[in-house]
Amino acid sequence: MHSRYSIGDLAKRVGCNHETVRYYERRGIMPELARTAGGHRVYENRDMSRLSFILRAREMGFPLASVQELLTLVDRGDYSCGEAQGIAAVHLENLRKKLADLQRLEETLVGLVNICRNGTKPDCAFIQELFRPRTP
Amino acid sequence: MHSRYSIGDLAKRVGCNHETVRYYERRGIMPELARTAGGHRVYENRDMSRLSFILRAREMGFPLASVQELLTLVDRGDYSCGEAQGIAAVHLENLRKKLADLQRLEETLVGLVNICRNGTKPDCAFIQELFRPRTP
DNA sequence: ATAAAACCTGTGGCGACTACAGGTTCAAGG
DNA sequence: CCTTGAACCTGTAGTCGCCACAGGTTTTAT
Repeated sequence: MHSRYSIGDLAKRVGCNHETVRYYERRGIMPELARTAGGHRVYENRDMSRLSFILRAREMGFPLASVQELLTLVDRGDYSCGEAQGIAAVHLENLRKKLADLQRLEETLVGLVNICRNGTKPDCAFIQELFRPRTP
Repeated sequence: MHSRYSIGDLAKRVGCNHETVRYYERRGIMPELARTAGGHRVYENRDMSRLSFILRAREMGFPLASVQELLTLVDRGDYSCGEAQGIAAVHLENLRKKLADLQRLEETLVGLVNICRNGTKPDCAFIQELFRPRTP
């Protein structure tokens, strides 16, 4: 069974840019691996799994630092659900904060834009609002 | 009435970092202005207004490029509500997209974390899930 | 054997700042 | 008037997660 890929093949298979793979290697999240005589990277199935994992975690919004933590658990082999869930819990909390921020922002913005519906008058009330000193 | 501030005073009054003010100047969003004989920046009230405007628009989540557009309208003097609202509408739409993305993400993540509640077993189902190939 | 595709390294860019380093100027107190 | 120390100046590099070159080498297919 074949399991040796060039960086281009790997990237195509998992659906990411090959520069991204190199970036992950520089960041130490993908391993430095075997090379051909000429210096080309040679990937195997386990590398593809790892890359998939990273990309999927990224899709979930985990920052690379957290992905790295998760992979450290995996690499260690012996971890508990609790450890992984702890990392996820932190991320979830941040996510919810961001979500709440955006929701408040959306409301505020809608309010601001609705101040002036008549689309012709100069000296727009919305602009005026932005000029009002902020209350910190 | 006095209206001449050093960059430090200005920053303190509007509540931002003085490096931020310099950054806005480099970006061309704050004007290059009068200097003392020794080269120190001298700000006036109108500069403070402008800076306030920028910061408030940033709080609303407008990217600097949009803030710049808004200020161009203001500088032009003669603009309609519609123009300003157009810029805001684009921003609002982006905001809502981001919001929807985050909401979907949150749901997915909650689902993923809840796969394994028992916090002790190794080979966490959540981790396993992340290893599953993504469906693009 | 040659040509083209894919690879290599290194660097710079994005957005919106922040944080130095190393030097100059200003303001207040004596 | 002089000194001290705070505040200012410029320029550069770092953050995050990539992407996009440039200029050179290796692999692959014909």
